[in-house]
Amino acid sequence: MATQASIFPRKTPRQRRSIELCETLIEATARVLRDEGYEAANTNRIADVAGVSVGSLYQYFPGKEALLYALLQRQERRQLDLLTERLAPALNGDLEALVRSAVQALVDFYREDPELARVLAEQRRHLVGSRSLPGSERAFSDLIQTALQTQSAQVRPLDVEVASFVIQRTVDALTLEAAVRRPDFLKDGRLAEEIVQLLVRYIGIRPADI
Amino acid sequence: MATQASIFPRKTPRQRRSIELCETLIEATARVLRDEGYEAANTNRIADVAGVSVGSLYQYFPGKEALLYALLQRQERRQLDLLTERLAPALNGDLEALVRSAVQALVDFYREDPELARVLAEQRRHLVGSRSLPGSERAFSDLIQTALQTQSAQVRPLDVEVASFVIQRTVDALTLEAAVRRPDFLKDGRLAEEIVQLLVRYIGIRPADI
DNA sequence: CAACTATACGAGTAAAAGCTCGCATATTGT
DNA sequence: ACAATATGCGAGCTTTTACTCGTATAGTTG
Repeated sequence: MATQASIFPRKTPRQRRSIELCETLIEATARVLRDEGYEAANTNRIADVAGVSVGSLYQYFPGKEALLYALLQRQERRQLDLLTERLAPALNGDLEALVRSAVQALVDFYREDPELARVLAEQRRHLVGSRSLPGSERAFSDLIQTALQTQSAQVRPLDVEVASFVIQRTVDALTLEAAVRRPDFLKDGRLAEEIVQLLVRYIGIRPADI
Repeated sequence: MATQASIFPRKTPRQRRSIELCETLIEATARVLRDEGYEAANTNRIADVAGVSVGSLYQYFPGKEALLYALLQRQERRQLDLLTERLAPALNGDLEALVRSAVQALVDFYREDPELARVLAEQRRHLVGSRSLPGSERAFSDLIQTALQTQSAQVRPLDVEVASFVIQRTVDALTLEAAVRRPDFLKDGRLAEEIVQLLVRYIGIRPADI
């Protein structure tokens, strides 16, 4: 059980079938994580579920961690894409509408597959660990900062570095946690609206009193 | 590697030395997690670090998960104790001071051993999973609700169920994440103050404009 | 102190998981 | 068509890990 700890692919597939094989493996990793949990996610099982030989798996991935890492990257890319897409049309509206779009985008994202999101969140820090920073987090921060700039008239003065940390971690933690533990709060939209209020009051120049 | 999944202690130690042995084991679990990471935390290694035989370990704990669970309980009890202690003197002050005490308590708690806190946070959901709810989370919620009641004059009308979820998850996620990833934000107090503002503006009847 | 019970030990076993390697098949380039 | 290269396979070897059990020591009780 000598463990080879690299996170990065061993070689990149060139032909179409090997590209598909890699995708199948990543998809199988997601399936196993979602349906059978982290403990079950070993290379033998993943290869089996993918309908692929372990040998083939090791041809491209040096071990389990590399698969998880690839899956995590896929997930974060999708998340960022969705957010970017949903934010675009809201950039001309007011601050509250903008924030609402962002919150709703994340709610939708996590509701789509909460179980997978949960397991990946568990592993995220572990995988990223002390290694290089995750690029998507930077991109996320930039997106927030850009969005805030389009609304600068409605935004109070903020230390952008700290504020974008606060905003990013708050939305992400609340939406994920809710999707996993309190789906009822998301179904009727109570929580989503509450998160919007939390953020607007934090960011906005004149929070709407009740 | 037949795995025995129970979370609960196998038997309770009666004599002084066996009680100490159990504590030593839990402490060793913490040490291994902190210094060598989750992967290294197997029963053999933990027993070794504790300077105790594996046989003795299995006398009291049915497996690794039971040790993690015991450690998690210890951690949550300490966290709750600290929070309760710090909140007591602030109950007569104003809302902002109260929130500040709470935030600072958690910041201090996580700064004490961020690495351990990180690994345990990773494992928390996994351990609690679909099993019985963690009592400390309920207690945490109650504490928030009680504290808010003492300040009711300064608190806007809130759906207490949703609001206590939001407050609890927000403070916890932000302080933990900061302790792990942005210790610099905590050192100069910038972030702590920002979290206080976030919450006061959310909870308070008249957020202080800047 | 004698009988009994609790505690401790750690070598050893079985199962699980990681990983390789020799061989077979497919694809590509000439 | 023929080489050259890339891909795919899975039996099986190795290492790690969970866990037991026979034996020895410490503590308790009458």
